[in-house]
Amino acid sequence: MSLNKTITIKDVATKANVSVGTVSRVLNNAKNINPDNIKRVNEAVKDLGYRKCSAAQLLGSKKNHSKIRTGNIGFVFAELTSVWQGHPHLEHYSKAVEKACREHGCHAIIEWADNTKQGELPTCVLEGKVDGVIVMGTNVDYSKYGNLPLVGISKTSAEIQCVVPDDRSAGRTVAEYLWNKGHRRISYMCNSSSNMMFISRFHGYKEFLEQMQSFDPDLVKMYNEHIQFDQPQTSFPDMTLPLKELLDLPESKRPTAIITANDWTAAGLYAAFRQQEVSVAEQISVVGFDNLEALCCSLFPALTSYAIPFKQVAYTAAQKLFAQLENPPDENISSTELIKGKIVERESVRTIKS
Amino acid sequence: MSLNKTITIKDVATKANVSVGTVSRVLNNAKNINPDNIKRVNEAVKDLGYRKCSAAQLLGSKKNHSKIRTGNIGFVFAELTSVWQGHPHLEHYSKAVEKACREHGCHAIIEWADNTKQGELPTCVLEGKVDGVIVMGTNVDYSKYGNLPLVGISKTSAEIQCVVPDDRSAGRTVAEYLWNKGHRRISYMCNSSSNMMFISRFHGYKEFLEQMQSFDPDLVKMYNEHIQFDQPQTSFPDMTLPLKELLDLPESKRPTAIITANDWTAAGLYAAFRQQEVSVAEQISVVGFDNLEALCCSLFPALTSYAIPFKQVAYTAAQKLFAQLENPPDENISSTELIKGKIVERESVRTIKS
DNA sequence: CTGAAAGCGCTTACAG
DNA sequence: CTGAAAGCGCTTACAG
Repeated sequence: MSLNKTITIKDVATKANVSVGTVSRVLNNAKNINPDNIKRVNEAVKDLGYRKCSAAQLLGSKKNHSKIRTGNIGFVFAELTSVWQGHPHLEHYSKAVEKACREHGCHAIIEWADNTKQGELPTCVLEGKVDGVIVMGTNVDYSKYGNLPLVGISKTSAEIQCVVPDDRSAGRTVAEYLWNKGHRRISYMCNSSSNMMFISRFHGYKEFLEQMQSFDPDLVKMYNEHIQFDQPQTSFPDMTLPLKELLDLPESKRPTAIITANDWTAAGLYAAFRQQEVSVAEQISVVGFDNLEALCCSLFPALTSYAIPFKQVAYTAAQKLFAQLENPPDENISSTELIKGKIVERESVRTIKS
Repeated sequence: MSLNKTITIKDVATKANVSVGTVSRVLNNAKNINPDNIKRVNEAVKDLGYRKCSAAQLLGSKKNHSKIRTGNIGFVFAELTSVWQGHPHLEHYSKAVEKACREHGCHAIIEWADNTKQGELPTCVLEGKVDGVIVMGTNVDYSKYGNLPLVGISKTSAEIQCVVPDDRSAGRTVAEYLWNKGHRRISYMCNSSSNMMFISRFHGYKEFLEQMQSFDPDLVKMYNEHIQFDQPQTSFPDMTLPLKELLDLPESKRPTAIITANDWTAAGLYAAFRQQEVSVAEQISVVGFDNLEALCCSLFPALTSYAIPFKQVAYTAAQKLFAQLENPPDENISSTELIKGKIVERESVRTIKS
């Protein structure tokens, strides 16, 4: 008999012999309702198998300032195509966003750069599928997004809310860590001098060593390898040359520790070490960044690395986005939040006794 | 100036100097519209930064019985909460679905069981966010979904389209593989006799051995450990007892190879072996199912395993769902497609020369 | 080809 | 404590 007709709040009201207003109030747990009505409404809901239509609910509550329309937020990898999907730190990002969404009764739409035309907005935005976005990318033009609620997680900007890893502090922390282990000649190596994160880490490192009056430009090896962002790296960078330059330094200047801009570079360095028959930790200590578990542990000796707080960054970003969506506009001032991580100690650093 | 007021279709209409109806028609690419109006509407949309409210759109189109076109498909883990997120084979599923979506210019909404009330539909369905769903779960009641386009990927049903791994063939293939390596007494071990996949694998195994007139019930060790689906397993099953029963068999009946219902069980078996000082491969060969790369390779000797074709299953399922959405209804007959995987050889199987 | 208008299912002042 | 009613932003017959 069921004509498959949708059961609405009206049907419930009729059956419970109250007005739709009352049903709505019961459904939303309002205060001060006749217990008798509550009971009858709940019974009617059950009998009828009523389920609310959230589209209508959203619409109805539009009168207040909530900007939630779709109940979806977008997580966009603005510069990376989906060939990167599955890379550990990126997974951390998207999982943290999905978690926050679950907690807010929303859904996440993950979008890679695959279908985005040069200079265009991601399609989930163009198609109006999301109420706001979290954008990852170091070169994003945020202004493009107009007044869409937005949080950036890798490029900072004074215009919008950002949550980014504190790379400068990370660089500083690692340098200080090595210093405290007795190292005095600490090198920094980097294979992409145009990478903002790598630069920030370098600045933190430099800052600390300058403070200790131990910064030595000869120990900095930054060169610029062209990194393809539309293709994940499949091989470690070749660090033979920069390593050789360091080893060719006079004994008294040669570093006792090397900080690499990330774990991948460290892995490349390990290979160069093997070639030069230098043993890690014993002869030269190494610390990386990212703390890619599988990579760090597969190296021998296992690589000590600074864990960039990917999850926290994305989770915090999502919280801020929801705040933008749920709070009155004037409560949302643009701001940049820097999130610190921590060093995960493994076996690649030796303590130097003085 | 802008009081941050939401820009609606009405604003666009005013600016473009047409009615809201016309704006709506332009936005939905209706036929027969004055090109001039199209142009003005599009300009107004752009100038105003208008974005449609999909909640309102859904509500508005409620009147007809046509299918809602959100451009999203749902991938629902009907019985698993998000604590399972990140497990390798599940990731394969969702990634393959996302890939198919990208190819169709759509988006995927992944939903875990966290927010689903007992017996209810997933919220992405309740909220009308998706045009169809792919459902994973061995106990799903598909009828609940009404006439929503649907593909099942773990429980088969005559009513709907399904794409599932061919577990029976997998069991058969592994038994045959061992047979061809010279094994004649092949055991099957399983720690959850209520798991449909495990049963199917068993049936395939049994079928082959019966055909070879070598099926021996004493070599089958199936017991039923209660498996919590709301919590991923954190420890391997304890296989000490069933192994002991096998080892206590008279020499002439003792198996030379054991098939375990999955890789986790194999890992538990390895532990039991160590305790009993039996060496894998050398004394007893082992083959698992799932081919969990990290697990198989971390065992010693590395575990040979049947790779369940997770990716293909999910990808094929997504294709079928899109076919349902894009083709006339009568072209979509319910059917079940079984997908075969293959054995990935490592070091846990010895060849027996006769 | 287009406008005016009804209606989708809810929420929420407002007036008792 | 509750009902009547306006309104959320769209879609879609309907009548030109």
